[in-house]
Amino acid sequence: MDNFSPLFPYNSSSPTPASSHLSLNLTTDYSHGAAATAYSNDQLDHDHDLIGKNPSCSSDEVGLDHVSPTTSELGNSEGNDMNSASGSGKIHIKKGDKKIRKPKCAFQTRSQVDILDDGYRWRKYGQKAVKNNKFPRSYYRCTYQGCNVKKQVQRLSKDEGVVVTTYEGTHSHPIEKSTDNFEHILTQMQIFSSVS
DNA sequence: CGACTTTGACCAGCGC
DNA sequence: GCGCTGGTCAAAGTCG
Repeated sequence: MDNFSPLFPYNSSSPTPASSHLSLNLTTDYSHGAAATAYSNDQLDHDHDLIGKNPSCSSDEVGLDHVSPTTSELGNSEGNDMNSASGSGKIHIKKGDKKIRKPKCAFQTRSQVDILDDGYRWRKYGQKAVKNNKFPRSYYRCTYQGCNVKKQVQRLSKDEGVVVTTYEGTHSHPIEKSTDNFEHILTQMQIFSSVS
């Protein structure tokens, strides 16, 4: 297996946004030649400029803790995206509502494969061609019931060996399948986090 | 047969 | 206002 599992938000019980302990400056190599770099929300707004910037993951945007879904959305929040539609309409962010962004955390990994096995189960719900990139961006959602975590996976056209994985949201459940490699990565990333 | 992927369409935000 | 782009939906197809 030539996969690499970067860090991702997991909120078991701590009120602290999971990504808060991701404020790391990480560039390291792993057992399969994968290297990871974390990016902040601000940098995520400029995907084309991801490479080469000083990485740090943050939750400076309004986090899950502050998301205030409408009453109807509260009623069926399990397994559904907060912006998802019920019925025929497609609901995105409503007009007049302030744009609420979940904390995002992106990792640049050097890997042969696009799909990084981070131990969670993901369902692909979309794929889009991205401007200035010959590779499409894939959209995944955590399949665990009640977990709204999403991730985007995109390979850089500049460097085909680099995969940028963007995590959005916080896992509300434990990892489904852990791997020694992944735990090793986690340990390293936490070390980096404490140092930087 | 359930879980998952593919893919075209739809919608909102943003820049010009 | 219009067109471009990103993000999402959902039906159809695929796979184990």
